[in-house]
Amino acid sequence: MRLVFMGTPDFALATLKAIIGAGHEILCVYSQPPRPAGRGMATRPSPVHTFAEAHGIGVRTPLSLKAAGEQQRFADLKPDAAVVVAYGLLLPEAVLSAPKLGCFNVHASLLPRWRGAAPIQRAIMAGDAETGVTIMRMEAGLDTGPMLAVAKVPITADTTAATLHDELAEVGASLMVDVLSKPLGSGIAQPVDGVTYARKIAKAEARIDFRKSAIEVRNHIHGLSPYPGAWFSFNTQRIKVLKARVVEGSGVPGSTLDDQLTIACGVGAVQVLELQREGKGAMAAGELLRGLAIPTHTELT
RNA sequence: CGCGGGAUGGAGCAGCCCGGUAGCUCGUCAGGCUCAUAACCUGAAGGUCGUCAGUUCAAAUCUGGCUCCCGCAA
Repeated sequence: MRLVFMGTPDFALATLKAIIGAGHEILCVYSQPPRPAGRGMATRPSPVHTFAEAHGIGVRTPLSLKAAGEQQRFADLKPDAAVVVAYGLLLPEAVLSAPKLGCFNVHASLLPRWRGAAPIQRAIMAGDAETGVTIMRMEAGLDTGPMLAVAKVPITADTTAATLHDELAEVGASLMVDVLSKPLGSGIAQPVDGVTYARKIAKAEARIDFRKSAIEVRNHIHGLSPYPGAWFSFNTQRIKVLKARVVEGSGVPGSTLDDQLTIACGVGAVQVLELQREGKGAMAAGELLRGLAIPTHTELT
């Protein structure tokens, strides 16, 4: 098919690669414009932008699709369909209705649960036992379109946002290829019950609150790992926790129960398995403790 | 020119401000003890202190350039 692809971050890249691999013709790629980001604040193109350019695909990075001219340029591509994955711009009605067969979206949750910006993190942070990806036909509303396909993925005690992100990106990519290989139906309407919204992750919520239960603390840590990273402070430095497990134990929330970074929570305790401190790379907790002792009864906040 | 931290035997850290024999906790290897062990004891190997230049009698340490890694902020 003749497709337009719209996406921005790494998560979208898997789907772009998959539809190219499936032999579809990519007429044009839309992505968020390069912005100052990262260390040094240099402007840099998005992962999708970089990839598309390297593969000789035309890239457009409009700030908005509201202008009639921009909408006309889109329509002039005369695509059969548009594939949209984490693009970051709302598509106006004129864009949604331009492709002959419609616009199709990969969303990283089991809709209607976790509509919105951060479904992967929110599913883990909420302690969901499973999540997945949904392919939907796009409408004007926020992730409200009828569903064409769903794939479920379990969330375990070892699942972090990083592992789930990669897994869902792959599952979503192959599911989209699968959907495009068959006649495109109108889809099944989303249930009216069970709607939740995955609001963006705010930095202020990254700090660990050890007064919560051990399971909640672990979910919080895993949901934010590795970015932006749940953290506590020790000796005025910020230590990010990338991985932890729930263990037996109790004590004053936030205090260490041994010298192996077992930390008491409101209910139970967690042991830090993997961490990262300022200016250093990620490492196993045991490695850091060889060089930097954190004794029993240390108060961590 | 957004702000800042870091690079030291295989791993994690100290030493740097106040230049002068490179240290700690582990790991590895050998031997010992033990019914046995990730335990304990003894010993050993292993480092151009990221890189290039400068200052100096002397540089891990002071000065400047470069490479790579990371935190904040976006």
